[in-house]
Amino acid sequence: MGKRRSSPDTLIDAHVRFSPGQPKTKHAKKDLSNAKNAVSLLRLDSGSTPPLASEQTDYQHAEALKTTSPKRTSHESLTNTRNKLFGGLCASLISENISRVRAKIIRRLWTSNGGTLDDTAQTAKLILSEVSPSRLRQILDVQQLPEGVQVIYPDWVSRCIASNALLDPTICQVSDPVEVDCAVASDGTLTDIEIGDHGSETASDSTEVLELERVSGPLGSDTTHLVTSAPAFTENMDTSRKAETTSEVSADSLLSRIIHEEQDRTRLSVDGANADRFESDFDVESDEFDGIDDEVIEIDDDATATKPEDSLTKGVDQPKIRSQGRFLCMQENGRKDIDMNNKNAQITDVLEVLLRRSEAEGEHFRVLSYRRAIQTLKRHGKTIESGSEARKIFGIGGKMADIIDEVIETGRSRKAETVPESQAVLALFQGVHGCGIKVARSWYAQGCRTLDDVRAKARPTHNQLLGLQFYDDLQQKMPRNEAGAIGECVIQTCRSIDSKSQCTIMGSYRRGRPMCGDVDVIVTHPDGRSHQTILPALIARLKESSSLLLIADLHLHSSSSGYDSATSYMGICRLPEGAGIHRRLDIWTVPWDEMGAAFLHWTGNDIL
DNA sequence: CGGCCGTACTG
DNA sequence: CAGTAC
DNA sequence: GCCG
Repeated sequence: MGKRRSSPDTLIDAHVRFSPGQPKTKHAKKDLSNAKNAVSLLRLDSGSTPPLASEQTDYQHAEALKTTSPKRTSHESLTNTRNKLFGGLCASLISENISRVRAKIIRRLWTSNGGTLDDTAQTAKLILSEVSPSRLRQILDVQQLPEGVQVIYPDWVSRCIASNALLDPTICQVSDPVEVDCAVASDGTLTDIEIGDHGSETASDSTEVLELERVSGPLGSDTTHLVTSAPAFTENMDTSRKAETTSEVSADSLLSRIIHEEQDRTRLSVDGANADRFESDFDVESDEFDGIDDEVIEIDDDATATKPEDSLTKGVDQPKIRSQGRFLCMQENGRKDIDMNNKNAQITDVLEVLLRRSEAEGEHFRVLSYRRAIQTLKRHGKTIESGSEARKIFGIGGKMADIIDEVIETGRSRKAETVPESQAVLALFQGVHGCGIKVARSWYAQGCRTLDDVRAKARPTHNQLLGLQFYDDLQQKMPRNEAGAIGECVIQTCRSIDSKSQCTIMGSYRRGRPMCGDVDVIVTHPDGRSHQTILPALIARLKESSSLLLIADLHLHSSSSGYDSATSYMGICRLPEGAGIHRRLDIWTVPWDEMGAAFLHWTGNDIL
């Protein structure tokens, strides 16, 4: 069934979009938001794959455009401007199924490239629309569209801009949908979600090929459609065992394939041995989720998304440069490599001082800004020579530009030289699990300056007590094999309860990091409901287990009010043998049909 | 000037 | 409810 | 902190 095929990108998108429709699950939203980041990561990385989400494409071109227009000094821009791309063309944008923001962008793209708009669609020869021709006729209230009018997807516009040419509109022609939607045929089987393996042919994917496929059916092209039909899909998965299995399996294997491919490509250091040892489908396992702060640093620069030969990005000076493109993890030696190639160490060192201060002060967003700026500067292949030069980089604003100027001129920054006396102590305190900025300040205010002071004078909560008790241990990262061993204990124990349950170690372990801050295991179950009840049993059995010692519970997340469906566990554990250092262990339960999103989420973007 | 992920737990 | 962690 |  399903002659329909979708490119990996589409699938991921689809998968992620499915989750929000998913029931009650409290984590759904969280999953989504984070997954979204990861998605963009995955998508953009695969340099060869053209961007499919038209919205994103539009954004990117909008960016590019914005930056091109003010300065048309280069010859290219000049010529561009002369014979504007869409000069003399009149189009009509049908806003149904298009978000306001996106519509605005499309209009801007269109008009700033010489096109004119006629929203009455009376005179327009081109109709930009995300809705089917039949629906379009409804909207326009006509029996028949006038002769010679083309109905095309709006992303034709951005595609044209990307290739700086008027592409044949028929490649983006809107065809009447096969009214089955992506949901389910009457026999209850899935029609559209056949992921199939046409991966091979897309290996060399020319934009055109993919594009044609994309436009050819409702799933790939009409994302809005997708969203609306998602609930039906998931619902059906619950009832149709067969469907749920096939679709999930294919989805999972696709994801894992992508991830594996990525690892191959990037020579991520997943130590060889283990990967095969764990038999779960995905296992490259991982551990933590060190915070969103280390999030992806905007890898979506135009260069990656558009084809290299695109003249659009070439030779045009862009006021705000994003970053160099590609994944950090693609950097052969990861973090070290970046540090070694840091051409702006003098600057980033100073900014790091300021970062530390903001961290200690609990200035969350400022920390975020510094991190972004530092990372961008580190990866900026060129030595920055002035604040104003740095200012052009996305993420670096006036304040930092000033600092950079000062650093360049004087070699130092006065701002970075005054460090509050309290800083070190506040940072120390906040290393205690359960102690944030507020508690840290209060302890400080009570006269505490050391952890012993806290133990003696303050009245820590349960979690904070544990945090104090295991402070030194929890500060340390563990080698990934230890994380793997701990995770494996959890997995085995979980299987001993229900052999069909599926566990995966996520986080930095899964990302292949050599050192992991904690162990993060997600548990799911193909029956779509056992995951809700398995956790208490799992914890109980782990507590009896001698292969992994659960030392303390930070929290046995029992799903909000009443319900006994625990969704997560956070605790402190240690392996019986070995150094006996205590480690943080998190276990999450995830509905089977959200695994795709969960994978994206918990594998995360914590790259550094 | 407001937003910067959003949610669910503890106390 | 604020604070914290993820 | 930065961005819009």
